[in-house]
Amino acid sequence: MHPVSIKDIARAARVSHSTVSRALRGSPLVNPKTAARIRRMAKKLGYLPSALGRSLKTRRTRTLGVVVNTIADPVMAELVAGIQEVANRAGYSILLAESHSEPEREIRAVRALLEHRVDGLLAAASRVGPGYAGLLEPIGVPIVLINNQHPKLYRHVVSIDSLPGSRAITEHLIALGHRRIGYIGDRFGYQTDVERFTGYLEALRAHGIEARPELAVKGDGMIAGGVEAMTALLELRRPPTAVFCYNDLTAIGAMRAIRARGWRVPQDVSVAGFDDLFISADTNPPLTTVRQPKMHMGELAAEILLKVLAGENCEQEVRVPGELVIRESTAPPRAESIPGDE
Amino acid sequence: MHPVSIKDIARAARVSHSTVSRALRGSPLVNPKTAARIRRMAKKLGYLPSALGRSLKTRRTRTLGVVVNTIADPVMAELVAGIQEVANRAGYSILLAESHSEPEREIRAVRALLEHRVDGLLAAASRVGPGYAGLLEPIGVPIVLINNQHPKLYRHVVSIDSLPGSRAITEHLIALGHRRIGYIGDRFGYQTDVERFTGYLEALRAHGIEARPELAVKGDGMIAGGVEAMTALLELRRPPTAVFCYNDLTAIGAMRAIRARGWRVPQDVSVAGFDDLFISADTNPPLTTVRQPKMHMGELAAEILLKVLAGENCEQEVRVPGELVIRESTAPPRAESIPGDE
DNA sequence: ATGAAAGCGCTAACAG
DNA sequence: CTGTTAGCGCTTTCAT
Repeated sequence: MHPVSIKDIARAARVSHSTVSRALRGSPLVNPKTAARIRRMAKKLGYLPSALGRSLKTRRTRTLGVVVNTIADPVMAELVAGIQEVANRAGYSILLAESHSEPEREIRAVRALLEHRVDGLLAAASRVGPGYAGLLEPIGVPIVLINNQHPKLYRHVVSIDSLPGSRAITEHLIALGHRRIGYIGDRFGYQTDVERFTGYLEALRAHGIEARPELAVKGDGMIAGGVEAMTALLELRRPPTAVFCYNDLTAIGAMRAIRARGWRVPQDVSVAGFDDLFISADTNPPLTTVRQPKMHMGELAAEILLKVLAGENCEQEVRVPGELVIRESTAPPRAESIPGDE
Repeated sequence: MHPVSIKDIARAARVSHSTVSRALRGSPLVNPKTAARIRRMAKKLGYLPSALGRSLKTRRTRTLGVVVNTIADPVMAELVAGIQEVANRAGYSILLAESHSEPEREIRAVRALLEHRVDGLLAAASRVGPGYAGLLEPIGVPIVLINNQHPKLYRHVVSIDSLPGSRAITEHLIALGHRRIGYIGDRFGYQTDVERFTGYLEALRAHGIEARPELAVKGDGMIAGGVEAMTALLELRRPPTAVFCYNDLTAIGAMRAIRARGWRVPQDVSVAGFDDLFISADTNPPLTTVRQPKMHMGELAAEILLKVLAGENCEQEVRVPGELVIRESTAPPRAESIPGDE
């Protein structure tokens, strides 16, 4: 009932287990005929090498740990798809863990991954910051962060350069004639949120528009949070004529809230997002957003990690650009909403 | 530079490594004072137990293998989120593998998981069918399948009961007055596709509507395939006035194709899907579909697997019901398109 | 309450 | 070309 080991094969093939080990790994040191016999025996017995035994000896598991917020977030899913792609090609398997945006759960997850002796770690949208150091140091496991909160603390980081995109999309709203522009952020204080908010502020300032604190509210990066935050904005005495949202999910929630109020997008309120999900061209209306090359970023991060594992020196920090995608959720404000700025 | 082991702790605490092992696992056999000293030492040295060493001895890795088509598919992502949830609570980690709908890639993936000696396997939308048996038998690893192609071949299966939902949604279209109803399936021959097509056919027959072969075409379960298949349907001399799609992604593609042709949904063509993605209420127009409780199915499957691992006997086959969700992508056909049936 | 020793499956150094 | 031996980190039996 136990899986067959090289010893079982050795017994059946009447050789020593080291010969079996050599034969199965294609060592030239073993007689072709015995090697063939051993391989035949292995197949017949349904042998599958144990990664445990091997890893214990070689001190490498050919396993990568991946920590995401939640895999149900389509951004994370695409990131992971990219990671899988390059990891698999290189013969690595993926241990997946979720943090649910809770630092202490993230630490637990990382601890579990380290106990499994992953060769390296990828962490997306991590909130742990310096907390990793103490864990990772003693084991010496390399980590590549994706869109991390504390890019400066780690050697290898892949992140979207949110600033230009956020500025561009806010300027797009300004160019359409909007002056009361809201921002719906994320309540977890991710680096990406900070950057996007900064881009928004910079664009306003560059065009001499005063940033009104009451127009900057927080969601949770998901649809529900977008609904909630937008609902609050709509209850303002003078709601914004346009909102830029931390991400597309938030924007989708915002559009729901606007419709629930009986208003239309973009006629009554323009909505812009960030990410460009696989679905963002098919929302109602199609969403103006900034494209983040999610799958590519996953691939990039995995490639960097593999290089580090191979002992190569490599890029310390890669920033990928976003791309403004203008669709139909943004339009000029209604005439009557333009004049009054107070 | 190597991670610290119980031997290192033993040396530092001046006891034997077996005492360390006992102390760290909370054995009552060890003097409380030494135990405390050992634990202090372990923490100070940054000790993290090696799952490799432990698993080699205990023959359990506390690891579950999960095989999905692709994690970028939102249905799979939700399934995995559900699996993670219950697996984590029970102290299990997840090894994730993708098959990309290629049986031989799926086999490779499963082999890798087995080499890592996962305690159990979950496979969603598998195309391998009997192929697993030969691999799994010798190792004796239990497997729970989700929406599998060959439910009869395996002991533990969780699947959506597509038949009633498909019949109901087709009847909904018929009740609206449609007679020329198309079906856009999936080209991989999944069990779910077969069932949904069957439900469609049954509903037609129950209402005395002839099933026209030219109205049943195949996509690929993704948006691109839906676009392609719908485009073909629209080029028919007499296109369908409604289509039922294998899944929501396909339906979204179909709606794109219809709009690209300059037609409107649902006025010119009604579109129905299956799954109810997190996004399906926000498409343009909101999609009529059958809700599949994806996260719940993942949880269910993981719970069954854990029970099997605990040696409990349990459900052999769980079918969960879908739920018809009527939104705005379906409406009566235009008057002029009703009369002629040929 | 503690230590010594064996063994899980594998690789590799060493000896023939 | 092949076998013997040791050891990776851990748990566990058996002595003490």
